[in-house]
Amino acid sequence: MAKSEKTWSAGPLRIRVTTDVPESAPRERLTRERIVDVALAQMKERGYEAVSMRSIAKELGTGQASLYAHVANREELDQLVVDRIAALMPHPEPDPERWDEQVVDFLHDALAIYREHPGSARAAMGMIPTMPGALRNAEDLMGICLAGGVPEQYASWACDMFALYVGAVAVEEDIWADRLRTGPEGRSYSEEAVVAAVREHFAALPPEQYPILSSLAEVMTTGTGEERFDFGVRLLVAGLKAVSQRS
Amino acid sequence: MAKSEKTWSAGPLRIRVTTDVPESAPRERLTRERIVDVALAQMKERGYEAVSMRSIAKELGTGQASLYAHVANREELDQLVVDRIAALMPHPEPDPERWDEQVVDFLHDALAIYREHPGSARAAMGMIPTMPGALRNAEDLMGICLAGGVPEQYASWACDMFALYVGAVAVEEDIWADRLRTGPEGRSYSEEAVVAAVREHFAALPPEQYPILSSLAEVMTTGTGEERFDFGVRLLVAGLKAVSQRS
DNA sequence: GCGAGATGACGAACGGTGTTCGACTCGAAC
DNA sequence: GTTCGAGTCGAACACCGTTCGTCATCTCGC
Repeated sequence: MAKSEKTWSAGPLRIRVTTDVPESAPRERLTRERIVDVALAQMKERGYEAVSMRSIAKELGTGQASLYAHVANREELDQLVVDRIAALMPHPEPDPERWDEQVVDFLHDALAIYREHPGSARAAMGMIPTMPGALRNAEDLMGICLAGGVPEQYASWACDMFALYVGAVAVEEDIWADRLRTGPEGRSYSEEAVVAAVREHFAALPPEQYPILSSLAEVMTTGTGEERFDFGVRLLVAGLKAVSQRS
Repeated sequence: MAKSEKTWSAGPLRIRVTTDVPESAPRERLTRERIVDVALAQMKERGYEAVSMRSIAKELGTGQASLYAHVANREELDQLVVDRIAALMPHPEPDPERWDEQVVDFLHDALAIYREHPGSARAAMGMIPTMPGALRNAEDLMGICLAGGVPEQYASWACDMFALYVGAVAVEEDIWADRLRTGPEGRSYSEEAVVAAVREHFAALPPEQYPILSSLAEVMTTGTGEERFDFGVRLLVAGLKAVSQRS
């Protein structure tokens, strides 16, 4: 049995009573780490929108206010979440011979990690990398580009752009996933169903007003997310090569 | 003087009384257009986050519930806002000789319009173009690329990517603008102050862990938003040329 | 001219959000 | 032993999007 103290005051009086209490909850101490753990788990399970200070506190068996002893606010929590998953990135050794393929792989890895942790992308939006995890990745990506002979200025701007692109793709996929999750009336749509619907919508447009969109409906809705992303990444790398050589 | 009718029922009785009322409020009828007008104005003035169904209703001198007679929900309102500003885009005649410059100009115009209407970019996030305004722009951009000889499949994916990039840049600038607006303790920071702070932060990193970031702090924080965006756009177009010719 | 029905307007409320306040508990140091 | 500060937490505040039921007004058929 453990002891529990209760104190209360009535006017100038202070009364204290000690009672015995069943040794129930070892009551693991709240820490930043545990809070971030729960936030990540909930994002993965129910989507970014479903995560709130309340839901986190509830799962930890505590009150919302307790969280604020460890985390300044929601924004800082988001930063911590992002930094946590940023730390999952690999750290390839720059190889000047195949720097372009290394960049492609790096970006694919980044998207894969975003995908493994749904919701994290939205937390990362508009965030300047200042925490260790994100900084490490920026350093690595810059290293690859510089090793490949990309001029410093171009490498700087391009890395910025790469991060923006991967983030934007991840956010879009995430918003989409949330919408599918909360499909109208229970039974959530499948991804293919949505793509098919968009294709039909394009195909059904009046050809006199939208000759291209209506006739290219098929082409425009072709490709999995993976294929489209790969195209984008290779386009970026090809572009960086082109503008680098030109100078 | 106008007439005002008041009806009420007491049990089975229905009583109606007509009174004269001062012709005060012409009480302009609520319409989608007026709602969108106010939403846009408020976004411009106080940022995306400050706009709510409540704030719109208040400015229109009505209750929140009234808005829902004209707009299904917040998401539809956002769509209408986006469609409104999408209609502001010019419609250039495709010129095969200088299709690349046309794409560059088109994207610059798009960002300029996002900038003129702060907040609109965030409303556009994750939105599949289905309304007239956005469709028109997709059609135009596709037309320019196809006229330039870009293969259909590449043009489709690239246009998608262009829109994503412009949107992402606009959203980032917007989040930033909101943060500056709500600067810590009244006096809002200037943009230069933030850039300088980031530069110092990078420069102050431990060189043994972050040799590149710490030494390139200056280069990485160089360039106005406009210069960086222009670099990105030209990189994209160069990339599209490269992958197109390769096939 | 009058009654009935449709439609728009709207106050109040519901369940959610992030955040703050003040009271409380409790372990460790003096 | 007592004090003190850090951690805990219930309750509340000010928001948010949305819905309900009621009321006002306008239009149409008679």
